Formats: sequence, C-alpha cells, structure tokens
Amino acid sequence: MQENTPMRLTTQRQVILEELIKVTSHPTANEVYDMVRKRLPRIGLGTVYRNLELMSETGLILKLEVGGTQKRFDAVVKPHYHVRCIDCGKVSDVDMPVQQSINESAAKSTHYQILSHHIEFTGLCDYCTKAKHQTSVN
Amino acid sequence: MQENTPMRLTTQRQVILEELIKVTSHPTANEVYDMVRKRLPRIGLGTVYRNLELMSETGLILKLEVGGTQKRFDAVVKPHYHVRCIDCGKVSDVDMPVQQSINESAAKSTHYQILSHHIEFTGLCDYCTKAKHQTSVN
DNA sequence: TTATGTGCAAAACATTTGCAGGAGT
DNA sequence: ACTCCTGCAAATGTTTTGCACATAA
Repeated sequence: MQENTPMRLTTQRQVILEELIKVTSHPTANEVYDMVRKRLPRIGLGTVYRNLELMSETGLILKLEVGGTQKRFDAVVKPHYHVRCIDCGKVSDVDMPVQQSINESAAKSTHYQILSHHIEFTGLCDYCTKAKHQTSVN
Repeated sequence: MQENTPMRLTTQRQVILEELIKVTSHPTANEVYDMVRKRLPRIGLGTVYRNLELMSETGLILKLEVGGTQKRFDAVVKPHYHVRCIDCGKVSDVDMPVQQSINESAAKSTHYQILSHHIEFTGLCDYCTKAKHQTSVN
C-alpha cells in the first residue's frame, strides 16, 4: 500500500480549496459543488466528494461530523467548536478556547484511548431568534 | 396543526422501546429493526424509523447525531457524553459530569441563543487498541 | 367509529464507485 | 510514459413517504 505519493495539484483541487477558504459557512459537499461549478462548469460531483474527503484525510481541511443529514467542510483547520441552529441548520464557529484537559477527564471515565473531542452547541441563530419573536403564531 | 394528541400505545412502539432499553450499544435504526424483528417479524423498517423519530421528539429517547453515516438511538435520556471508536465505529457512554457552565462560555462567544451542547470524543476502544498492537502489519 | 398507526414499496437524498479517457509530473 | 485524476453514470446506503388496510381509544 502506497502511503506517501504526494497529492497532485490539479485545477479542480485548487479551485475547491480556494472556494472553501472564501467562506465561513461550513458548506456541504453539494454547496461546494455549486460554488466550484461557477468556475469549472464541467466538474463532477464525485470529484468534489473525492477531493473533500482526500483533503480532510490530509488535514488540509476539516470534515465536520455535526448534526443534520450532510457532512460539512471547513478550511479553518485549527481546532474549534461549532454551534448549529436548530431552526435553519446554519453552523457557525464558537470562538471559545479549546480545552484539551477535557480529554483527560474523559480518559478516566472510559476504556478508550482518547484522541480528541469536539463540542457541538445547539441553539438559535440571531436571525431565527428574531423570526420567533415576530410571530408567536406557529 | 394538532399538537397534543397523545401517542398511541401500539405493540410496535412498546417493543421498540423495550429492545432499546435492553442495550447500551446506541444502535442505528437498522440495528433496532433487526432486534425488533425477532419479536415482530412483520414490522416494517419505515415504522421503526417513524417511531424512533417520534419518540426522540417526545423526549422518550435520544437521537444521537454523532459522526459516521447513520443516526444512533439511546434509551438513556439523561444528558451525557459519548466516545466513538475511529476504527470500528462503536459508540460508548462517557461517565463524566456534564458541564452546564460550558453553555455560558459559548453564549459569550456567539450571537446564538445557546440551548445545549454535546461532546463527542474520538479515540480507540480497548478492542481496537489491542488489535493495533498485535499486528503492526497494516 | 374514526383518527392514528402499520406494512409495503417506491421515492428521495447523500455518498461512493467503476470505468474509459484526460492531465500532472 | 506512467500514474493518478476526472467526468459521467450507475450503484449503494440511509431515511422518508404515499397509500390502502388495520387497530387503539
């Protein structure tokens, strides 16, 4: 099994990464596909999936396994937490410090070898909060 | 839109809940289907999905939106954290105290109204840890 | 009796994969 | 040249849904 063949620099990969870096919206694979297609109309959805997967394995980007039905992707690789709006599904970053010490607490409570953790907050984004207050007719 | 019609107590619902209570394995909908089918061979997969969804909305059970491709279900409703094995995908409970204060930290760092949080740890279960050590041929 | 729930099958999504031709090194 | 990569389309896997019949209340 070959491990260290470097990833080829293809136009598709460059554009996918560039588009992902442009946004902070944590797009799904399909949303990335839509963004990239504006520049490369003939790109295939499979290529987008393959490359997002590959880049996340390499550590070039982050694959977010947050709630909802689709995986999301993030060009910000530095560990950080996320909030997801229960109404609209939007995912945003939470700029609070990542507590590595939490891993040690967990290690004491399981038989697992703990490697990392992720916190997903759940709440209402400001837009949906306002929408709730405007009409209590629901 | 009717909101408060009580859920009917059907055999299917009883059996689904009973089977879920028996295990600590956080089964997927399909695994629940297999468990339940031993007692109700003619139950449909759709019924299992519908009822797991309904019970999680009611708060009778928990729907876990952890990593991996399938949702998982848990009869333990009390808030608690989970670990997922990156090798075999197994999900287990982490018996460490849930820190409500973490919600306030997050509230300061976002424009969201924070409602709750969930921590998913990632690591290697004891079985997979041993498997790793037995053969470094991989 | 009647609104809800069920089984079955099809549909709807999300993601992966096989393959023949194309492009990076 | 020789792999690796891409587009396309089909396959796979998960979840949802429409409908006619069944059943709890």
